[in-house]
Amino acid sequence: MLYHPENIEAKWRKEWKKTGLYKVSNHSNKPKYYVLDMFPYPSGAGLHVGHPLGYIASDIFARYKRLKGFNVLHPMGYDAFGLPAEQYAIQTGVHPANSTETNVNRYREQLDNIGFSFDWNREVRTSDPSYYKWTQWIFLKLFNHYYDLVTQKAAPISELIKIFETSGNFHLQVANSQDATFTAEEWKVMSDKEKDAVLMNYRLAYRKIGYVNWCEALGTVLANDEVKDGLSERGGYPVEKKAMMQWSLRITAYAERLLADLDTLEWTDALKAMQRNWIGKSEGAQLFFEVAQSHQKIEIFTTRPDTIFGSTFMVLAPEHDLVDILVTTDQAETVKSYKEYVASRSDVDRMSEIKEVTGVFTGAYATNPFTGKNVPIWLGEYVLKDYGTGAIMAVPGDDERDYNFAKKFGLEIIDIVDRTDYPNAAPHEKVGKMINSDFLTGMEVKDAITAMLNKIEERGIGTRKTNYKLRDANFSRQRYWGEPFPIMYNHNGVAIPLTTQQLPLILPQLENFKPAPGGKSPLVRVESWVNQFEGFQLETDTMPGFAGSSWYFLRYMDPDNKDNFASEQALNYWQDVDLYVGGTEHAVGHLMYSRFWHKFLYDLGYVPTTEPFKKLINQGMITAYGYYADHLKMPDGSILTGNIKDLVNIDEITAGNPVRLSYIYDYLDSQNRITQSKFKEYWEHIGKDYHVDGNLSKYFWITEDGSEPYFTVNIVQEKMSKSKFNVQNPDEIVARYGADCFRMYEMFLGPIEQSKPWDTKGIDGVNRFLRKYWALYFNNNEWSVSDEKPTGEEYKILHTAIKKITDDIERFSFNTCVSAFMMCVNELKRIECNNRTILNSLNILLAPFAPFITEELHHLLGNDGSVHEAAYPEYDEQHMIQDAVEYPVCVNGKKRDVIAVASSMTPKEIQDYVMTLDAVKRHVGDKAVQRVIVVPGKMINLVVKE
RNA sequence: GCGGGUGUGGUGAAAUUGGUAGACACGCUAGACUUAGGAUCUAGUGCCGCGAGGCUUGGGGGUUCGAGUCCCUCCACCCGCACCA
Repeated sequence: MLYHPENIEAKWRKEWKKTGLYKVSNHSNKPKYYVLDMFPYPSGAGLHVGHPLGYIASDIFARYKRLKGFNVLHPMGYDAFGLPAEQYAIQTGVHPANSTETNVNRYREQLDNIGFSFDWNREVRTSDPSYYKWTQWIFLKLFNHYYDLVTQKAAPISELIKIFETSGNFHLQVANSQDATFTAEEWKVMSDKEKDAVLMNYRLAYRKIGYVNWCEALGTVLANDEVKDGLSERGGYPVEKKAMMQWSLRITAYAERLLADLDTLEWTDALKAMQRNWIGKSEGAQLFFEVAQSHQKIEIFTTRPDTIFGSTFMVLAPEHDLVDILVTTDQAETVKSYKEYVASRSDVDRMSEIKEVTGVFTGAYATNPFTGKNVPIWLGEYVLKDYGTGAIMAVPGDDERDYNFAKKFGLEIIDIVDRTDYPNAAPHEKVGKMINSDFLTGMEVKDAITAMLNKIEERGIGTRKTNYKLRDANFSRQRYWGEPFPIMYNHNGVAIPLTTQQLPLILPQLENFKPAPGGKSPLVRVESWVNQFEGFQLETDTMPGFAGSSWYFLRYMDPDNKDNFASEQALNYWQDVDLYVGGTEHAVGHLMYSRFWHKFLYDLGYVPTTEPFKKLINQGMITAYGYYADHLKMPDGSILTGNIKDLVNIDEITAGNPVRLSYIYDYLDSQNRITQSKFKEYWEHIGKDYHVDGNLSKYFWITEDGSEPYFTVNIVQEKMSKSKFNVQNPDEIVARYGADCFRMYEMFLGPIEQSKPWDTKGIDGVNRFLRKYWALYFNNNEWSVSDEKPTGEEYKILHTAIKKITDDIERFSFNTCVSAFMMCVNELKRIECNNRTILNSLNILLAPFAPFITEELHHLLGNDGSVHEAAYPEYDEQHMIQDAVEYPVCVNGKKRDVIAVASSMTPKEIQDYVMTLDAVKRHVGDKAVQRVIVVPGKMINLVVKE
């Protein structure tokens, strides 16, 4: 019987479906284990070989845990709301729900092909009303809560209202964006509209003015990555910042907990570092500079209060609220045009462009609270509205950016830190001795900071403050294909939440998906939907992609629940995700928002854990090789560049990019060169696909020795993408080699967290392994398995494999597992082992990696039930005892010989024996042996003095 | 600039606590079988050298009996953040 994966795999795929092998129950005596993959956005391009890498790893781990006796939750679903489907709808009129459905079906087919052990009964789609009902429900909870900084917990907004009614908002320690204070009396006489505006400054989901990338020509709002150099990526039209009323989530309230709890997680240091960076905690002082001849005060935040004596001017963000109030009449024109200039610049430009200092003087002055001097107030684009208070006290003597600004505009510079004791310190390090600083002079920077903070608080002009870089997330999208906000507005524009009974608020049918005038969501046009609740108008913005993905892992626990997002029983049983596998591209956004929502739900008592993802592994990207001809010689001696798509008309190629030569690998020689005749073959092959025509001889180097002209192809690693013609579909690999082979080959490629190029050249090795493994059970294609008692050697080979593979699975080193299987099979083959006991155990060991072939052999071996429900083989050390040990013999650390000695020999006996070896004598010569080091079981080293 | 990561044969890689560098594969070379299929099997394969031997984990230096692994320093590439007060 020959190994035919296509038959075996089709058979078991069907059988498993029939028996519901991978169905998981929420009721079990077994310990739970939750293995989760980041669910995919179902794009029109389908899966390529890079996507399943993480899924295969997690599937192996899930199957392993099942064999080890755990009740394993291993679900899959779809992040089904998203911009591409909407874009596609605008272009083609196909409803996003329909294109998403098509794409989901294709994904499902591709996933099924690979043999994953997902429990598809638990599938979730974020765009399904029965799912987004609960996304809306969580949103309403956020809307109806504020954050108490004293208890470090979310609390109902109704309690806050009670506080307002009794004592206004004085002395409140809560997360907020409220500037003004008010008394209980003042609160009571406020109109509904005013109250609504105040409460927005406390709610965890709230409305505020936010800035969006507005493109007038396209009549739409663009995402950051759709804007390049201040122009829209599509069309190249100008993009400007536009103020719009937007929903936001007050994630900043949770900054401290998001930071502190990182320590409890088993994530990589790199990932934790990224999150810490993003949260960006800094401690310093908040204080005020009074504006001269005015009642205004400018609030600033500084981490270096010690440098106040060197603050000779202030810089405000051009968008700062006070700018228009402060500006003097003679500077008004200058300031206005500068503000226009800054508005025209995208965030990316403003931050990443080569440092060219820009700024204007407002004409106004503020008073330095310590020197008492009047300092000029400037505007500069290097100060950001959203960071800190949007204003800084500039200290050109100790800050590089302030220094450059002062230099450019001829402002006063005072040295306040003497760094001569720290010649190697970086400019931003907080070290040195204070000079020219009144009472601080002579202090070390660290002491000066403390002294100044005390002084500031003593004088009552400011307070100690912790600042976070983390910003509240913009939660509004002017789009159709997202969750509708369960919010309506009354005639006063006051936001009224829908009730739970009114959820889900379902998206209406739509035919025209183009944005409505003013950059509004196309939902505005569906008046019957907007006005469905009499006297009220529904919010027409929708939620962003990260809404649905911030809690989907909880829904898997109880996906069909109609009364709750998941039952208490399910949540208490599954608790949290034990292992989460996904790409680094979600390192910050998705993981941060999920943690935030989870902590919020924890505060409300809905989930039993404070963190959603205990352990996290980032799989690397699978890249493709790109083949480029970047030195093609033209007749005039210039270098030819261009893109392969341009080769449709060869004479139109222009300088710009290297020429991409897709699928050229098979035509290259060992030095990656291609000769003229080989290129013609390639050309004809490509020509069929791309209708390329033209005279090629002009691109070849002419060789001097008369051999065939050639050029050299440059090989690089690049992302897989449709536009690069380098996408590899897993279906093709599975069709040719089988899913077992595909799975093992992806693991064999290298460490899971490393990115690596896809290359099918090595797949034959894994294919041969599976055939060899199959062949162990057969003799001349006849089933041939022996029932004898295994020999010591057979046991030893098996248990070596059990130990190595089990250890390696536990540390997610799947590539070395595959090697270990290969070695084991090579060894068993060498001694012609066909022993049932051995093969049966090995088969279970291999089952997580190659679920199909092992299931087939499990049944051929006469076992009942599935191999995937068998018991994992126990490692038994007694089979590993060996009577002889091999030792490398080194002289001065260099290996000179290898000896085998009885394991009973003492170090002394080994030493004496070693001295008699020829190789040792040769290398020791007349010199004296100073020391002999015997590391038991490892090696022997002779130290010889020269 | 800051933070994180990577660098080992022709290629993908292994070496888990400082202990035989290159396991396991791909490729390549030679041979066997087969009247050619891109099948299978055997042997060889880091580099230099006929050989003894020498050299070798991005470069340089150090600690150690012993360093891919630890320390210092420099270089290259990748990822994330970035005028962060």
